[in-house]
Amino acid sequence: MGKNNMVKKGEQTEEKIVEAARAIFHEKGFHGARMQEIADSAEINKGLLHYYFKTKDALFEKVFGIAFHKMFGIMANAMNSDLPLPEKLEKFVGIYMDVLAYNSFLPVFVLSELNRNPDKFIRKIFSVSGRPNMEPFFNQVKAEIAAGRIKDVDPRKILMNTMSLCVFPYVARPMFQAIMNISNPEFKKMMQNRKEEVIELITVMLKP
Amino acid sequence: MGKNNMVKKGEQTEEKIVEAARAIFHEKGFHGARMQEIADSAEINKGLLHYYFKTKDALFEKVFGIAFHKMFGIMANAMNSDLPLPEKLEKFVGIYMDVLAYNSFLPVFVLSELNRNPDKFIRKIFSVSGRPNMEPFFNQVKAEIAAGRIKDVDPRKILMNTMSLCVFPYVARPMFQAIMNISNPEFKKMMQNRKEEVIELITVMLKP
DNA sequence: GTCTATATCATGATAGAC
DNA sequence: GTCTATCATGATATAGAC
Repeated sequence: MGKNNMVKKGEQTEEKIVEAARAIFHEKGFHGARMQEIADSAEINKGLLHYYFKTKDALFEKVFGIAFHKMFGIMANAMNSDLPLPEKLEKFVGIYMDVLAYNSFLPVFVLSELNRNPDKFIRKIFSVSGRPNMEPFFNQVKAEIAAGRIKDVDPRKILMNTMSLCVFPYVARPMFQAIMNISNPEFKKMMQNRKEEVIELITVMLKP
Repeated sequence: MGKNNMVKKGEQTEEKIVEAARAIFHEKGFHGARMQEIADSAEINKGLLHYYFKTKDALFEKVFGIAFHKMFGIMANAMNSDLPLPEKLEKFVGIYMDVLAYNSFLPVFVLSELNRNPDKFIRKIFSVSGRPNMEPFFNQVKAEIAAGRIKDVDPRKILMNTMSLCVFPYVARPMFQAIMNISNPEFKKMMQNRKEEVIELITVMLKP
């Protein structure tokens, strides 16, 4: 009980730290984030913060790992199912748009950190268990093309276009809102219908 | 001549500084960049660097201003011409893809810094002279819709989709290369044909 | 304009009491 | 586990000689 309480307290504290760190790293990136700010936001002091995570790097790794999994675990999940192609793409777009709706900062964070250190990322993506393996998807597309059911398009470009249409509006959100004078609620409304619109676009793109 | 030489030397030095700063800020962002590194890269010392740009912020503003102009001046340029809609979109995509090909880091830089400080950006975009005004374009689209020449699509979404397809592959370049195992030359080759592919996609999207 | 040396300050990290 | 106090470093910025 004494021990149990302590463990529980410790877990709670660690959760608070990770959540505070997530928010701040996502918003400001690795170099922009301050350990002091994370400690304040988690309502503890720097000493304790370093007790849980010895270095800023360690804490960052924790946060980035979670974000990485959110971004690529999903992809693997949708892509490695054995749904027929149209349903698979629909599922992919659906899950992605849902995650993005609740994690606005996620893509900018992952993509800019990834840009800051591409080599590390490549190592990571090849070591992680849930690595998105695109071959099954690519083969499926080729089979559909061979059967004449879709247009002859490079499968890599299908993935590229689909992701662009899903993710970019979030990456460039402040830009779009500024140049087109869109309020926050209005933006959210635009994104609600987007799921269907993207699927329709992809469908048109693949029509033979 | 003494004076002329000095002025010229000064200009050369400033150019070297700005170019070095551009490369480093683009790659590492504001907080990731170090004044020491910029000085080294420009082959001068920190003292002289601060002689030309009193603060890191001032230097950053210079660099960001140029990037901003590259990214949005173009947009304004293409959008405020009085070409008919299909040609206008073609021009827009064409110019954009060319700029991106030679400025790979540009969009991640602008977008992530913009995300770091959206308010400042909004102020900037409303004050800068070359501000991209989208109204003429939007009106043009509405006219085309009214005339039944294109499908009834929200003009803001046309812009959003077009930009997504152009810019996102560069923003997510390391990701795409990693998950699809694409080499640098291969990526560049993929991007070469992309201009036409994007235009075709937009065309299909607008077909009544 | 250019350099060296230095001031100043903020930040990540540690030590040690409770 | 949690806190306070402190260290050590590294980064921006300035002063002043040439």
